[in-house]
Amino acid sequence: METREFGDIELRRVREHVWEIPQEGEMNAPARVLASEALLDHIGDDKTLEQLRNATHLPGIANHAICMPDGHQGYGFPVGGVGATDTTDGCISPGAVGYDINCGVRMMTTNLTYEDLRGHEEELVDALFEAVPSGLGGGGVVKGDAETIEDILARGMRWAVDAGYATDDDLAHCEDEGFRDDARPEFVSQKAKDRGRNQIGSLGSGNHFLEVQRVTDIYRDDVAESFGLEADQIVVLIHCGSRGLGHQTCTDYLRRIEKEHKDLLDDLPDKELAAAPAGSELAEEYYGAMCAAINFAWVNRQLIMHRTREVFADVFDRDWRDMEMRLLYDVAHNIAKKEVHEVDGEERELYVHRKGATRAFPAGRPELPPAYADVGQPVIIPGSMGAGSYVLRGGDRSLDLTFGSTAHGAGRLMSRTKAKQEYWGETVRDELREQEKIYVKAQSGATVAEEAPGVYKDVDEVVRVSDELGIGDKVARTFPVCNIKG
DNA sequence: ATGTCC
Repeated sequence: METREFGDIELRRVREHVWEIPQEGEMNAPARVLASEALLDHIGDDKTLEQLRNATHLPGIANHAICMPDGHQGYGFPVGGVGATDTTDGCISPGAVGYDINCGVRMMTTNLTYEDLRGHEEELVDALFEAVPSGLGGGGVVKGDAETIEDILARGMRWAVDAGYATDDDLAHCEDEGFRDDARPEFVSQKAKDRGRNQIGSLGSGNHFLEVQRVTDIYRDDVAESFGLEADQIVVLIHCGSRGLGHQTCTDYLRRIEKEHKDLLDDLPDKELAAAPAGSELAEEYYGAMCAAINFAWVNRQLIMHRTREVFADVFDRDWRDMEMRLLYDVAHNIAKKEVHEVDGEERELYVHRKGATRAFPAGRPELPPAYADVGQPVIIPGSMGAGSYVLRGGDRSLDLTFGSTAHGAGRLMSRTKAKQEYWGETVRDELREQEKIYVKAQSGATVAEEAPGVYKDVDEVVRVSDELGIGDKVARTFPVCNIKG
């Protein structure tokens, strides 16, 4: 049997791109890593595998704890991790959702071509930077009073439709239709709401960005046609999350777990993996609060998309509807959701934790909107600002292998600290413009250095593994044109 | 990721 050693962890090769940490000791399940040999070299460098093994200690974990091809070390649970736990005798773990609840990405298509845009790059990047609030701290597209924030938390994108920021068509092209009915705003703290109020419609910082891109490659013609994608087309990618509101919500519940469920916490190998027992009051309250934060993040991305439509209308002097600026899909990267999956031949309801992982349901799952019911859902995988991104569709093997999930990005290669030693923001920006015709505008040069293309793994390799495993199939590739960030 | 410390 082929094996690879990483410290005290031995990975056994199951088949191409599938590696297993066998169940032993206090583990409640085996763990699996989905990666090529090349990607394993990166994964082995940090605490990713230790955190993945720790995740198998969660009560009620089904099948395996799974690490996606882009996985890397996170808080308690790997970024790129999927863990499904029983909703009756299992648990729910804020650490396995992540601090940035419903960090996610959406793609908007247009009928513009790269030719239409050439010569307008500078004007467009400046106008987008001006119109879309970004960076750390407050300032959003709308200023929310106490009532508004409650409404957004309870109703998600339905609020945005009523307020004139979204169309019914936008709703129909969003995971969960942009709305979690299980949201319970009363379980989101006042402090979290106060932080969120000034950030409704704001990009934030770090790896969050808005990017205008052009489609460069089509891999599956029929699926691309269903998605409305073609070569040379201009599309817009928006990547952001729930800002201070989600972060505060995660913090609040981690603290409460320490106080109210110390016994379960003491049984886990890492305090950061904190979980509340299924059925407990705290599990119900966290789930309700997390769903509310999820709704907030969807509104956040919707308002940024609304502003983007206005900017395009201004720059190209055309109505955004004439430019057919339609939401392709909005996918969540950091969530837990009650879903029914087959485990050992039995249908069970599970909390599927996807932390830095994307839902990738194939054709036929009842959750899919009518537009994608026969083709599988769009999966959007952003690469770095110098590499571009991919559109995939949920693969037929995803339900068997990953509870219907795939990767969410390229995955970092080095820390932010190391990145700032290696790169200088202005140099990165100038080189991208001169060598690649990519126009970058950011609040902070440090952020550009931290997000330099060289700090990311090869997104092509991540997507190749997803495609070859059959969990997410390649549909199209894009390349950056304009990028704004915090 | 994040008013990068209550």
